[in-house]
Amino acid sequence: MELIQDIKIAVDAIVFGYKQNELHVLLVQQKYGRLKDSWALVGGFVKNGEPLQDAVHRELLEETGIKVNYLEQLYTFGDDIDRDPRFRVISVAYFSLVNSTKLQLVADTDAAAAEWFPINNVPQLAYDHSKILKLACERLKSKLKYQPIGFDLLPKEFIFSDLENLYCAILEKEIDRRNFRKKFLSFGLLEETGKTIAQPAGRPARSFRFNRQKYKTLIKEGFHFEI
Amino acid sequence: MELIQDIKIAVDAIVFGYKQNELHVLLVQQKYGRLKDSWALVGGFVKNGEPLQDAVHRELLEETGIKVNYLEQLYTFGDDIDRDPRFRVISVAYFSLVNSTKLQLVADTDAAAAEWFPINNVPQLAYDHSKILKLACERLKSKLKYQPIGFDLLPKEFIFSDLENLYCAILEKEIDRRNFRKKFLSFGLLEETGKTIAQPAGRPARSFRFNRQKYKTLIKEGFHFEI
DNA sequence: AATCTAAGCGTAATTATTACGCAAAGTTAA
DNA sequence: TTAACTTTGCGTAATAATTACGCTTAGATT
Repeated sequence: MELIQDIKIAVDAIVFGYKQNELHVLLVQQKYGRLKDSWALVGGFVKNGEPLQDAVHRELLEETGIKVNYLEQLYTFGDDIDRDPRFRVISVAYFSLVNSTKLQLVADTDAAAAEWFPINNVPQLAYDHSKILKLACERLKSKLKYQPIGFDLLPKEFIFSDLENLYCAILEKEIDRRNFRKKFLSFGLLEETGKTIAQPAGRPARSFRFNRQKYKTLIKEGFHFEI
Repeated sequence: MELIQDIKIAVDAIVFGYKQNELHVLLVQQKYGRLKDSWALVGGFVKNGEPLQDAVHRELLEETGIKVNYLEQLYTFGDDIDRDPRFRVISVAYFSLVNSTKLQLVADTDAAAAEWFPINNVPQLAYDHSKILKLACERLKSKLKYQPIGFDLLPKEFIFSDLENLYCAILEKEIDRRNFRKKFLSFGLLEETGKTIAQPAGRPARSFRFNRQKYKTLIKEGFHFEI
């Protein structure tokens, strides 16, 4: 290398949650800097001896106080030299899912105020975060079809109509209730809790649990989840 | 950030080719440094004002002289702090496909000697490059099923038995020749060149071209490729 | 001319998906 | 108390997709 490399490396997290029958994304409001008050993804610089994943978990904890169910690397944004107006920053974006009914957001921390936004009503975002969010939405949509990640957005015990609504909301299409149920049950990955949940109207619904252990076993045997 | 960030950023490229009915990967032999003589993926440090993609293309050109048909980001390796014995390096790995019958490797350059290795006969690799290669193989295998990327490994004009062998080799399973042909033709993405290719034995085979333009059009109409 | 080999086409059997009718189990209103 | 209403839960027929595999064709070889 002729010149000393002068590139900073950061991580950003797209956190998806599901409440009120809608997909939500977690954003934080910038408190300092040139982009003060504007909303952005959770994120920050990586420390010298810190693995990337640890950096994401640390930022999530510091800025929002949450622990995610599911975390995977999404994409590394490093082609646009000027994505950060201060200096060159390459960002490794992560994609995560939480059961938003369970968690409590921290009211207010040093760096930021965190808030859930319905995915169809997101404010303008700082940096290139809109682009990152868009990619994350596409990934969620395609991944939901071939991996059982929907459960990471729901409570441990759930009813079929909630699972179905989640799939409808994210895939943005109508699903036949009866075929959906039949297909899911045919995998043998759901177990009844024995409990029923009273509905506002109509027959009470049985609640189910996702058997993650069984899923892992099936995977080893060559099973392929596909909805 | 309390301390000045001191992390270097590099790119690595996994280059796949297909010859002698086998999947191959392109490797370079280290000429200097502690890992002299050992084989590694093509790669190097990113320059200050250089987009990541440009860095990959530059390294490929410098170290091997090739131009790839297909390039996409694979994964960013930054959890293992000591993956490079010298200092902390985060590597953004790219995944690429070339038609290896077309290209000429540069005989020898300043930095390295490049060579094709059959995927089932790869030498020990430097750094964590075996891990990277493994991930790339998995990605290739899954991607081949739902995107028409096999054509990037073949000459522009090809015959069905070559396409079929490529799928068999990468997916590591037997495919019924007749059903494979039927399915592919049903997409309407292949056009006959009008030429036939004499075989060592048996009936001569018709050659085909992949209609990339048509594929793009179909995609916009919601078409989903799946083999 | 008979034999061999791989390409190319077709068809039946099986499996998966989709559409949708209807009973069951509750609540609410008359 | 019962009729009306709503959503869950199960089943079945129609349609579509996949798989298995036989047979003809077009060349080279013996």
